Amino acid sequence: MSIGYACLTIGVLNTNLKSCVIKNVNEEKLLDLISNNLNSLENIIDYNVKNNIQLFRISSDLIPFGSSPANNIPWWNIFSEKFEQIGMKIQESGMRVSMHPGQYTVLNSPSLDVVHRAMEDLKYHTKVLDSLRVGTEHKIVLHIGGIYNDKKQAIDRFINNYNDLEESVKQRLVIENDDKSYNIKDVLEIGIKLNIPVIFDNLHNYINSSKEEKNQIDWINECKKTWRPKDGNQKIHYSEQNILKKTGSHSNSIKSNQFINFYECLGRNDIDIMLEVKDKNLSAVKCINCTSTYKDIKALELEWSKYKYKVLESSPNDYVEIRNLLKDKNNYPVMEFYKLIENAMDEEITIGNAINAALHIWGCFKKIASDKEKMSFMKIIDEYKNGNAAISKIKNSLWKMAVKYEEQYLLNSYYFML
DNA sequence: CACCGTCAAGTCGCA
DNA sequence: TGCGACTTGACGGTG
Repeated sequence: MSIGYACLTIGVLNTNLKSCVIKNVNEEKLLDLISNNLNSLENIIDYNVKNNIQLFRISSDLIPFGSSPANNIPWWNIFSEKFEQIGMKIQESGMRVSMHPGQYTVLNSPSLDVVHRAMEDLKYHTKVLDSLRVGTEHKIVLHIGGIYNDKKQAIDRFINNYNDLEESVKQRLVIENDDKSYNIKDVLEIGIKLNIPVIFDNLHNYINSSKEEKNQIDWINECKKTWRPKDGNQKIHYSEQNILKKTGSHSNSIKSNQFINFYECLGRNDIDIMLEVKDKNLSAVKCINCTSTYKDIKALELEWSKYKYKVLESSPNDYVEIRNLLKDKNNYPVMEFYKLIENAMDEEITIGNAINAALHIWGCFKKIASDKEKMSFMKIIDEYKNGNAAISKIKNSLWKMAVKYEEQYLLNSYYFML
């Protein structure tokens, strides 16, 4: 069982993906962007290895305009060494990667032009994974597409166009149920017909369920049959609804108790779970810790070192409770720990608590800061107190201090990222 | 340096 | 027939 996250990281330095608008594209610009993005990808992979995250979705934005005529540089040649180096790290660590073209890659469109571009886009995604030299268990996930007033015909177009794809693309392509057009029953029928694997997405299934009354575990077990040995373990997508936003919006963080409930219902380990959630790697680490058989409180202490100032800012009560919870070093109170973190994160941040946390962090610099820095910081605090500055101004100021004085503990803190 | 409109994509609902 | 909403993070121009 591997648990992973998609595309971006929170709180990991030098992992940002750059892009540009299409009118500004030129060769020099593209080389610069791609070089930056491959470095970022390598840093993400390094982070994943270090944190025992074995599943990761590579962003389609890795190569800007990767499937567009706007980008005609042979990036796979120019950067072949870099790709191979990253690919080695992926394989040596046993990580599994994937890619997922967006909602605008539509293979079953009635427009030949749209289909052509979808095929080009799938080729691009294949080229990225091939350049990494990773095997066919590293997949490209696609939705079926639109309906166009005739679902049966639309499905036939998908099947025909799939058959026209290059073999290297077919080897990696898997299909997923979506939130409005093709439910899991539809996608399973297509997957069985084409003999390709099907990804079950729990939130899409909840929003757009099949008329056939089947619980999600039964659907997951049905999907398992479509995964052949060369495809690797079955993969599913797991996400939770953000109750403050419209139907289908992903939650900020995975709720540990909901996830564990789902995980226990699965009742098996031969399955990989891709989390789709705003806080990305944070939820991945959380779910990995919640399901770990290696129960060492050190894992929670490491987590606490990153969360603590954010928790202090959100809820001083939960802060104290967590400190007490972690006192017994022979225990592994993982569910209680994350429950308290989640409680804290749901709290509204008050001005008093925000200042308290900021001053607490300021304590790290009390002895080393110059008089000028002290004056400047206290002035910002006053401005914030009087409603003349945003909290971000305080945080930016503290962040700059952390960078300047190389306070590694603070540089890793989610206080600055969440 | 903070802020916010724009971008890039295809589909679908609505006038 | 054509236009706006939908979605997302980053760009890029403005103040």
